[in-house]
Amino acid sequence: MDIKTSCLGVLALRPASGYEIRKAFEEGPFSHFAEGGFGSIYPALSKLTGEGLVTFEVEAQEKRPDKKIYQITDAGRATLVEKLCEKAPDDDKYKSDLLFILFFAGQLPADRIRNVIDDRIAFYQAKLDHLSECGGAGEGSAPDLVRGFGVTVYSAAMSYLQDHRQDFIKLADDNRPAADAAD
Amino acid sequence: MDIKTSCLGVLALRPASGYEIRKAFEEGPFSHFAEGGFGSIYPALSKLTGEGLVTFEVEAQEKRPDKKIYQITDAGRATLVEKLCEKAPDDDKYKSDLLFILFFAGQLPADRIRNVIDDRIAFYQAKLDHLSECGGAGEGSAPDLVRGFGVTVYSAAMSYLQDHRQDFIKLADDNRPAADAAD
DNA sequence: GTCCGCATGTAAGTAGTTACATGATTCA
DNA sequence: TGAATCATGTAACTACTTACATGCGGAC
Repeated sequence: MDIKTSCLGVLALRPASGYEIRKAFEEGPFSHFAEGGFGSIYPALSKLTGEGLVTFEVEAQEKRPDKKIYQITDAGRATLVEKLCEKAPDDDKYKSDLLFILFFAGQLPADRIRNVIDDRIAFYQAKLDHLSECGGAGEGSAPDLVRGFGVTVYSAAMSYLQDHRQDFIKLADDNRPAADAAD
Repeated sequence: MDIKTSCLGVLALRPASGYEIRKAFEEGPFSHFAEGGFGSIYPALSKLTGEGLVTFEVEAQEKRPDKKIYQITDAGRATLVEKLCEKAPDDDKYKSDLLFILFFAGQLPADRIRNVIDDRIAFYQAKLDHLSECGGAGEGSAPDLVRGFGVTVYSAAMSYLQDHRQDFIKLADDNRPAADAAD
């Protein structure tokens, strides 16, 4: 999703500063489907302000730069709904680098294969831990159902990697018979 | 994966023209983890040629533009392996637009929710059909194992959507009690 | 007779990322 | 003393995407 819509999405839940929006992308429920650094968030908020989709109030702080608390406007909410109705959700290609790398397992060192698989398993585990922690929106709520999707998909992916870890490693370049190395 | 590496990947399997590389991104086994249009493929091939990672031979054709058949060089193969060893495969965030949309199911019309879910189920089904067709690389081969990953993940995602389709639809904006509409 | 497949490429535009710039506070 | 958190923002760069430009042949 584009950065402006992602910001509107966070602000639809509660007012926030640019800094807090970024935290939401990293830690909150949005971390599973949105991202963006300061370099894109701040310009996005400027544009949204110019378009009247958000407003902000400055909260003075003594020992830090003043904090701008952004709030979504009615026009902003309407725009968010519009975007979510118009946009064709064409992504989700699992066009993952991991699969690209594993496709060439036979040409790569076993250590590399082991590392990418183990790192990914750890990544899935961390995601699953995070998903089980950040419940609390209520059974059957949209956030809860979306969370369930994440759990289902990450679990399936993790199990597959665990089950086939050894198969991939066996394929790796340095496991091929000596005939090959002596070539 | 960046476009240059993706092209090298296709060429590592067989020589091909720019046009054929694009077909590989759309239809072949690469369609599950690589993509790119002509606007990125042709410039990438020029750069790769300049770097000595690929060479090409011109195959004259009478009634069409001459075809350039690109072939990977030894340096190209080495570079591919290097890239696949260096690059941190950090993607796979399931940062999908679908989940973003479903997260806001309560604010959107039921028709929209129904459509995105049904479209996505059809998409998964098409992917699964395609994956089962394009077997043939041999049991336990890298392409086969990668294919298995795709089947596992797509199946899990599809089942989840099928099982929770009604739950999402029930949450939708126009299913809320009249009290809300009369507000 | 119009759209699709084959076949190559360029130019302009978009949407981001990365690095820079600044600076106090708090924790190890 | 050095890193992490809080806090905002700009400028340069990268890497694609989209639209344009050209043109024949065959299928429907």
